[in-house]
Amino acid sequence: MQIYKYMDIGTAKVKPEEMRGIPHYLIDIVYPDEEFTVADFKHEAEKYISEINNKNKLPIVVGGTGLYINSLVYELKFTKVKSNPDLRQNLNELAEKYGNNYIYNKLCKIDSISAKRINPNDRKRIIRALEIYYETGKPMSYFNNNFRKESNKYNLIMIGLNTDRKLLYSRIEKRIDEMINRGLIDEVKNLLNMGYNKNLTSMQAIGYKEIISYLEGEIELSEAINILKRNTRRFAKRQLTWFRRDNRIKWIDIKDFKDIDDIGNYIFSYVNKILAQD
RNA sequence: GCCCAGAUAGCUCAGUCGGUAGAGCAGAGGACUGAAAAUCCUCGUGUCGGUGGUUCGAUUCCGCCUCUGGGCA
Repeated sequence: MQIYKYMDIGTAKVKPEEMRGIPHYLIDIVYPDEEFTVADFKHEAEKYISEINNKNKLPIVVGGTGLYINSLVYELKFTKVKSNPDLRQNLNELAEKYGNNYIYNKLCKIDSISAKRINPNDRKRIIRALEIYYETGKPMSYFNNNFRKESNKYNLIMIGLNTDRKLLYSRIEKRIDEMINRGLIDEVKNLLNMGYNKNLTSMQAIGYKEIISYLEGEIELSEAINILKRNTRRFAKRQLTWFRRDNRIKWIDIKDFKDIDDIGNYIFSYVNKILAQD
């Protein structure tokens, strides 16, 4: 979500003074109504990684979006099939009218392997699988069977930050309170005034959709903040689901460190130790 | 001080004509192939406030006690 311009507070975007002179990439690269997908991310990120490597510098990939990180660290080769908004809308309308099962049955007929994998209620994934079939004439399962294979393209050092649930959740709540204090509501108002509507992918981000509900009078501010905190807690839990299964990750507990610099120093020495071994 | 109504899952509450109980929310776990901060799946044992009585058996009926609302003094 930090790829989007104008969305600073709600995405906890790194501030220029926090960058400390280190070049950051893929921040503020698109407007909130532009499409940007995981395939774009993979392409851009790999481009910058090799540029940085060529300068003999160490690239650091930072973030918590499971699919996006995995697009770099697993053999995730995307098809050439881009999103087709008209087709998606059609299928959405069919599902709305006749139920998810209607489009799920279509998928069963043309691609039983993918249908087995996808839950009949997971409309987005059903639609994507159908999209690939309609655009290529081949079922989704024909492409990329081996997406769980760990990539050997890079020499990776993977580090995960976590702590016990209670502390994690209290920090999440503090983070949200700070966003509100820093002016999240005005940031959302400005985006709406600029014409970015609530249906955009960017406006569905945590922190934006909840404040929009408040601004549209659907809920009280205190309720919006509670829902925003809850959604952030749930997101953090989902991030753990993504990364817990990757045994390449070295986990550290933030409780064991004084502050962010302490963590940075630890990671720096850890990386150096591994590089020295190689 | 007296009267009434409550006390059941972390929260809000339902229920058991006496056979140890279930919803919503919160929470936990999982999935993820170009929307991913999106989307989807699974998961409910708790001294039924305490204590005595009646009973084969009490969270349920009765007595007393404690606490919380509301009313009357």
